[in-house]
Order: sequence, then structure tokens, then C-alpha cells
Amino acid sequence: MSPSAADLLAWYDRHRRVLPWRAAPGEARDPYRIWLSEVMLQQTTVAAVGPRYARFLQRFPTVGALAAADWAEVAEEWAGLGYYARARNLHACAKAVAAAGGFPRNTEGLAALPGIGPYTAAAVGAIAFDAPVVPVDGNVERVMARIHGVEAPLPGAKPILTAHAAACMEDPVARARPGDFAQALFDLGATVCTPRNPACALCPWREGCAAHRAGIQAELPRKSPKPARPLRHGVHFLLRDDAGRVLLRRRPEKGLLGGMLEVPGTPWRADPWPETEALDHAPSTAAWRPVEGIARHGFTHFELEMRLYAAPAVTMAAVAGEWMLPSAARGALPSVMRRLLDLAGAVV
DNA sequence: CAGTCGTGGAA
DNA sequence: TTTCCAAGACT
Repeated sequence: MSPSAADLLAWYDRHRRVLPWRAAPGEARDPYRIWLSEVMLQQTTVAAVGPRYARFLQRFPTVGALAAADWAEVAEEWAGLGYYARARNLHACAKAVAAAGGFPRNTEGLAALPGIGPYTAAAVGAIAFDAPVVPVDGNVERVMARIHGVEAPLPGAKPILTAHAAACMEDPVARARPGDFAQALFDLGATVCTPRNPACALCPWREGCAAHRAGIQAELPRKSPKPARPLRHGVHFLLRDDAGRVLLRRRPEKGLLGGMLEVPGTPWRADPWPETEALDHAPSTAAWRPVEGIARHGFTHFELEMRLYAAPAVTMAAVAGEWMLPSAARGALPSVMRRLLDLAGAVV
């Protein structure tokens, strides 16, 4: 009574989610749209991606349009989505694909492109090109851990879970519909085999599930403990001109928030900044006045507390950066920088 | 290989 | 409030 692809696909044909990037049965599949959705969905929820995917596609309808765009346009369109290396790699990948005349149709070729790792290569390969592979994301890891009763913690258990997933393609029923099989696993993980309170009563694989049999389904997959996130401090400077515009700068291409616009400021470090030391990092000499309050933001590996100073610009000369109205800046900035605009709300 | 790299919603 | 987490990739 082991889990069968036939049972899962039958369930999928009845309960599949309707998603913007998902072609209806029989509908033509667009590799560009599938690739875009897979990159956008990396570590990002379906709910968050939905409206951003539609907007992105409207602005860049084809891989050629994306390849021809300036980085500033792509950065603005990605602002707020996080993990900005994805946007840089997306842009580079679009240029490579446009130059090559299309996407590679096999996983090896896909995986050689920027921003496409083992998961995305398998997902695009299976969904767009019917490659007989099983992409392993968090959903698939969870489903495999439970079905096979894998109690070893992640990330160490990743290889065994990947092997279990790959074994699914030995079933000719799965091999006949690789894209649907992959998306069936996603939907099962997202709607039934959920991280908390899995709905085992609705699961097409319940009878063959080792974790369900042992009553430990909610405890799998186990995960190694994560280190605590340290606190860092920064001070930022909001310079505004007579037209109400604020001064922004482009961050270095690599590293945190790489290539994105920012409100100028100090580096972010463990020790709080004394005022005199912080002012050394101001973009110009001006009548800097502290803005009341503290802006907080949580990153993956540290927490941040920012203070803000504001001043009117006395001269436009020799100040590097871009002047933007706060209304326009908001949409072009990463969320952490939007918090500074929010803090300054009464000032600007 | 373990660390880096965002964000917002849910519990 | 804190913690966890979501269709991971890159170094």
C-alpha cells in the first residue's frame, strides 16, 4: 500500500489550485512565465507573489523585454520582494536567454544560468518541458519526510529526501506527467500536508504514510536549531530639497540589498552610534536634526534598529545620488528603507 | 559547508 | 512579542 503517483494525480486533477502562473489543462506553457514565477516564489509566499507577478509581467511581458530593460527599472519592479540577488540574477539570466534565442530545454542547461539552482532547474524543466524530474522544495521535503518517516533533521536529511523524491519518477504514471506531478506535490504540501496541523483526513497518500501511521506527522520534518539573531544599529540621513524631494543612493551591486536604492547612512554594526561619530557618515554638512523614534526591521540573520536625522539641503552641489519625491521613492525602495520614510512622515 | 541574503503573515 | 516560515541560490 505504498503511495502511488496515480492516487496523487487523481487528487490533483480534482483539487489543484488555480494560480496566475499555472496553465490550464491543455493550455500552452510559456517557459518565461514559468521561470519568472519560480524565481519570484523562492522563499516567498504565493500570497505575496500574486500581485507582484502580474505587475512584473505587465511591465516586462517577454524575456526579450526584460533583457532590454535597464537595471533601475528591474530594481524598482522588484523593490519590497526581498532577496534582491534574485532580481540581479533574473536580469542577467534574461539577457543570456534572449541572446541564446530561448531557454535551454534540459535541466543541465537551465542550471547553468544565473539564479537557477537545482530546485528551479528541475521545476522549470518539469513544468515547462516535461523533463522527468522532481523539484525538491520545502513542500516536497516535508511530504517525503512524512511519507517515508524520515526522522533525521534538516538540513542534514536533504540528500535522503531528495533521493526519495527522485524515486517517484520510477513510476511511469508520474513520468507521463512530470509537471503535474511536481505541482501536485506543491499543492499537497501547501493545502493538506501543511507544516502545522496537517489535514491527514484529506490526504490521498494517508494510507501509505509512515509518519501518520506512527502519529508523528506534525513533528516531521525535524529541523536543526537556528542561531539567535543579533541586534545591529544604524543611523540614516534624510536630506530634502525645496521641492520636497529626498536624496537617495544606489547601494553596491553585491551584498545586502545589493544594487537597490537606500537612504544614506552609517554601516550597520553591533555597537550603537554616538551622534558625533554617526555624523561623519552624513551625505553632506547640514543642519541635521534627530527625528523622534526608532525604525526597526528584521532581516534573516540580524535585527536592525535605525535612528534618523533630517535636514534641508543648503546646496545641491557635489551631493552624489538621486533626488526623488517620497511618494515615488517609496515604491522604489526596499522595505527596510520605507520604514525610514514612514518614521520621517511628519517631517517630509 | 555553514553563513549570507528580505519580507510579511500566521500562530 | 517572538518565532516560524514560504515553489532557494550562491559563496
